[in-house]
Amino acid sequence: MVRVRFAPSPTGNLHIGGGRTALFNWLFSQSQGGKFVLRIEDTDQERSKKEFVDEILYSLQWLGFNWDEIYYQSQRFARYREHADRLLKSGAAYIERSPEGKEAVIYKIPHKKIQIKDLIRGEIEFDSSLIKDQVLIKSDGTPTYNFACVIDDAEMNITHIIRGDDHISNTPKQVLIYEALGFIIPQFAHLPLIMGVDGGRLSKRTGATAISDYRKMGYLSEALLNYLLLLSWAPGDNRELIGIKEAVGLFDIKHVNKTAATFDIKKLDWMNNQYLKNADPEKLADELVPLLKEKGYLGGDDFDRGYLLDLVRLFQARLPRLNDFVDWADFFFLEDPVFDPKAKEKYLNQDLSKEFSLFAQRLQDLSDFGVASIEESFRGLVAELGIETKKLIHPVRVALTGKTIGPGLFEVIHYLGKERSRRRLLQWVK
RNA sequence: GACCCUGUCGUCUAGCCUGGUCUAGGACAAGAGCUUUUCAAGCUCUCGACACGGGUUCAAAUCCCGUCAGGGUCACCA
Repeated sequence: MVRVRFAPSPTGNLHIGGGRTALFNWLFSQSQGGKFVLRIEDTDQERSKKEFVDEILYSLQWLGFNWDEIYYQSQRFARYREHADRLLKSGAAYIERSPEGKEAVIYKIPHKKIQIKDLIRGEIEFDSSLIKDQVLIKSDGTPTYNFACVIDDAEMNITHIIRGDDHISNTPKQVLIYEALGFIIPQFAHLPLIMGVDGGRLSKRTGATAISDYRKMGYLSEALLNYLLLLSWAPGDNRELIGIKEAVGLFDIKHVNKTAATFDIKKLDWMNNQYLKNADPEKLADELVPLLKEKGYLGGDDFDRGYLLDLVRLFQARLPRLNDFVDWADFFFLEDPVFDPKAKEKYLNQDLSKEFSLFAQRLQDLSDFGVASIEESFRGLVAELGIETKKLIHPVRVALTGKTIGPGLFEVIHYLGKERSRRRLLQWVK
């Protein structure tokens, strides 16, 4: 039975790299019919915070990863101590006293060649004579990472350790500890790192790093997952849009790339739009409601959900991020549109009293306020006035929405309604 | 510095294992155009890469060696 684990340290939010590691662990476990174990590595009691644990669990769930088991290292200190004592007894480890009289347990590194078989990178060889003795139990009684990690992976029967590249050099130290403790050594697979646009590690300086930041910006979890999936893995047939369920069937850890990948938000934006286009408006509306309430665009719970759904349908295909809806569609919620200064200057800096009042009158006279009849009356008007369609269409759009961009004008008018459309037009009539 | 990992368009990648079908394919971005009521989408086209050097071979992006470059690790952090 395949058992993998994702082992975040709650000293910060779940970041992009962690999300990707979780993704590959989860994918592997699902594709193998195995178990996905979550282990919170909270041995550093100074830096570990409950709020980060909550944030990590929430982000993991948002991404859709359900764990089969969860453990906290802070609850297992006694286990680490027991194994340290075993090592002390066998002579594999020794005690070191600090000047203050505190005791730490140190592992004596035996000198030898260590070979590890990495599922992604193949054989890697290390010379342990280059590694200095390792602290197992710190003088405050807590275990070090390399020690707790080995004991947990062994006791939790982890069969495959899938983690970031940055752990390659920890691997020989851990292998030695496995051997000293008489544990079975699991399989290793080291994933390439995700880099920022500057070539270095993904950092806050080069963009958002937390999974939750992307959620808050309006990225769909499906899109983020798909994007992360394609960072260092490809199905091989040039397809890019791959849902997580399909990925489970296609995934093969041996086909994961070895090269570090740069996180490119432009492609993420494109992918997000692809998912947004095909997303269920009901689902999008659910996510939008809190944002619209926060902005004051939606009052209580008595808003017209059907109307909101119509607006979502109007915008979803043209949004890079879901949250853009709040700004792009603001004119449907505000008393008066917020005018883009440039748009106003370009299209409304002229006297359109005649055209606007005539159009307002036509709208007034419409008994059927459907999109088609609105368009018909508009086109009839410009024909009679003998002007180009676009000469009037742009000013009208700016007058109604405050913007030069947006959905088709006749749909905008339809959903704005007769009264609001007329009022906004008439404001420009002298 | 030592050790380890990696090197295909600006970016993500296919191809590499099992040399020839690769004058290197796709996607994002960029540029041009079509459509048109703007934006987005869609469609068409353009730009653009095998890090370098040597070797093996009839033949190398693919195998070998070296160089260079980038990254990672060297904590009583994880």
